[in-house]
Amino acid sequence: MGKEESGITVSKNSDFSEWYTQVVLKAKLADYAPVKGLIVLRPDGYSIWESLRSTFDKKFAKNGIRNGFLPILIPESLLGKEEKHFAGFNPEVFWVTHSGDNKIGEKLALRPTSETLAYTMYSKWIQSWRDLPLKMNFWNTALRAEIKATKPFLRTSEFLWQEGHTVHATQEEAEKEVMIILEIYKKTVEDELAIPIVTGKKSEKEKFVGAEYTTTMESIMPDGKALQMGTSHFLGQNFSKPFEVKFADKDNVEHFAWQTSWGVSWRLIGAMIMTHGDDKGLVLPPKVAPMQVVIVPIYKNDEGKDKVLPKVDEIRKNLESKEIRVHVDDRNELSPGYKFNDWELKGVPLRIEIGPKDIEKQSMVIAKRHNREKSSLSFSEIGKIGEILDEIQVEMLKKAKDQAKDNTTSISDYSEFKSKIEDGGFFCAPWCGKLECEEKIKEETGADIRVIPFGCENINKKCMYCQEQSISIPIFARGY
RNA sequence: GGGGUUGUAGUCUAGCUUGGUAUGAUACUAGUCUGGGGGACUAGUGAUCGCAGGUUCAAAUCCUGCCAAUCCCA
Repeated sequence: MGKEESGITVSKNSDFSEWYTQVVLKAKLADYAPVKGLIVLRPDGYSIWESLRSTFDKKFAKNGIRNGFLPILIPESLLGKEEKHFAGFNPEVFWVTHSGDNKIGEKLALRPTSETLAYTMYSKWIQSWRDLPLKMNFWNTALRAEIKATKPFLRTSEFLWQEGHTVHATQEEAEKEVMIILEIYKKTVEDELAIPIVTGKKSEKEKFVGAEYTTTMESIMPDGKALQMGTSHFLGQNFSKPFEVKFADKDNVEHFAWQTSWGVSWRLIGAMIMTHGDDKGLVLPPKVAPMQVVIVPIYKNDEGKDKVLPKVDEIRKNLESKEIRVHVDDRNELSPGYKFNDWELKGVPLRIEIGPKDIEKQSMVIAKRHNREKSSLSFSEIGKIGEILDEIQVEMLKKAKDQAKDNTTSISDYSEFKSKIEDGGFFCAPWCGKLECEEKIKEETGADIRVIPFGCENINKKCMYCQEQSISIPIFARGY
């Protein structure tokens, strides 16, 4: 493959969509499966997911949440038990109707989400207030048929995610749980993926079907479109009633329980690619990078090789002893220049170059991926590599925050909004709270209410659309 | 939901109008020289042309259906 084909051939600025697809495929994160809308994760892509998973698991565990496993098939009668919920999902449900050539009695759904199944089980497990709270999480996949637009990680018919389902004795406790989870989400996404997010509530129109309300975290992507990064729902008693999730309280009176559900998916990986990548390819935040440091040894002949390799090996061992994920690219058949480009395409945060000149000077060249700066570091300063990785992580978040800020505008004039939305971005605009205005705005501009940020409720201004008194200042944007 | 475009070795691509089993590059394999930003030379390997039918003596090419990718509008 020549330079033209092996690298990214379009710029992020001029053809974002094509750029994104090329990064996913060429950085070998994922590839298309033979069925429409399905992708296969390759080791580098899956490794990022594993890293997120392990971070979330630790935080969930600290909050008293334990993992379980749910099967993938849900009988139609169960899925349909909560009507609104069912109506919301039905169009995109895959149904299993046969075993071999035989038609099976009751259609089985490939889970679009597991509320109905989980709560059927919960109703068996919960009898007393002593069984509460019940807090479980499930790492699995969900299936929702995507007929038209599909995009790796962002819109696929099957996606990896976690779904958490908790049950509480009181409304207050359940609502508190919703917020605890949202905070865990926010912190993890900002700390690990270096993506800034806005948290708040969804509008009635955009909330999870079956929920009392939905809290969400949203991010703005470099192309100006919003991406929903995760949601945490307060379900009230909407499911506990049809599924009879009941408990006897201390006074021996039976109550319906209060519930929450929440999830993040591999969309987060898509968001990371879009937020940080550049024209050279992927840029990985050090915390989730499968490989944090790559060492490229440089030598001309066996004599040089004998000088360079022992030092490279020493550096590698030193870094490994500090739990830094390091790889030595000792492929003999490739030139250093090729390797530089190759690792940049794959987004490795830090590259170390060590050649004969470096051995003489007792130093090495280090190249940071996120800003493509090169500098030299003496061998004796090897201990600084860990700090440098931490700095990179911080700088990446800062840059993304600046970008998000630049893309966020306060606005109150509708005609101005209509013209500005064409270029994308987050727009904070007063809204009266009526569905009608929300729908008109969507119809006329393609933008919807992504999130009503916390702290933006009860603000007395004039609705951008109808001029009546506003009840909040939501963020409007076109979304993925 | 409506409309358009595309599909030929791992990758990109010529050939398609006017039917005769396929062009080139790159990658890959072996070797020699190389090596600090996508290296050179030599010799090789690799495609029944997305899939299934149809027309024809003959289909990558014409026709029909399907599958997949992608873009635009709602």
